[in-house]
Amino acid sequence: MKGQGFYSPASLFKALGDELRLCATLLIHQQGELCVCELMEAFAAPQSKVSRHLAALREARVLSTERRGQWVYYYLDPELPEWVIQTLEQTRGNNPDLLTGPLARLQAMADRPVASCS
Amino acid sequence: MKGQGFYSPASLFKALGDELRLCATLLIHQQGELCVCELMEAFAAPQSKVSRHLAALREARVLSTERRGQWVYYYLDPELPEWVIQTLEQTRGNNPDLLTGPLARLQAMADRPVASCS
DNA sequence: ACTGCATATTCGGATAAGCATATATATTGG
DNA sequence: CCAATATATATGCTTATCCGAATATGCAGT
Repeated sequence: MKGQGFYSPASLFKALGDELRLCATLLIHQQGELCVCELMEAFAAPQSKVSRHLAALREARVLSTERRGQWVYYYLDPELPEWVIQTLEQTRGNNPDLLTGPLARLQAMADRPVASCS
Repeated sequence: MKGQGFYSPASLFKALGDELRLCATLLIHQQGELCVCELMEAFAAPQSKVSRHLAALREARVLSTERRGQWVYYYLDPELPEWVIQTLEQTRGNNPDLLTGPLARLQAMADRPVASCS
């Protein structure tokens, strides 16, 4: 449908122009990678909502996915331009409150999928 | 109506998530200030379209305005957080092509209003 | 068959464009 | 100075398109 998916700065900002999408991106960047069920928990949001917003971020080439076992992990697209990553880091650094709630819920989550050993 | 007008990062990104709004913001930042008719020329866009997008940027507290004589000048909101300005500068620095067309049309504009009041 | 995730559908609300009009200021003629 | 007009910008209205939420369903991996 929309299959163009090229990196225009405006479309990148548009993809980040939603609180759930922005915070999910920041949290994923901070954590390295997260699967959908972890993000559901972190944002206390229903699965379809999380999944749809993640799909939008993947369409915008902000995130990539990788399936491992029964989980699909989301992480920053490795092709993401450096200036975008710096923008994300500045956004997070200057708005630490954005992640406090989600991070707390994520860490309080029981039965987190395997990725975090030790 | 929408009168909240608070600086949430997501709403800032949303305001910049449109090519005309983003480029107008970058051009205004580069030039210091511009009036609506200069932006119409730079972006080859009808007046009502430009005016509405500028209103959206003002609502999002990205821009401020000042009327001087018959012209209304738009410039970056002085309260804009520093990290947002840095983001704008990185965006412009890493995407110089965004402004080449608009800048050329702006400079080719005849009868540009004089920015000096007095 | 069950779990984790994606997506189709429906629908209501937001957003955008275009046109016409309203408002504010400047200018010109009487 | 006042009226008439022109210029610069804002805004109401209509219509079209997009977007988000919710629910339900499909599908891959175990």
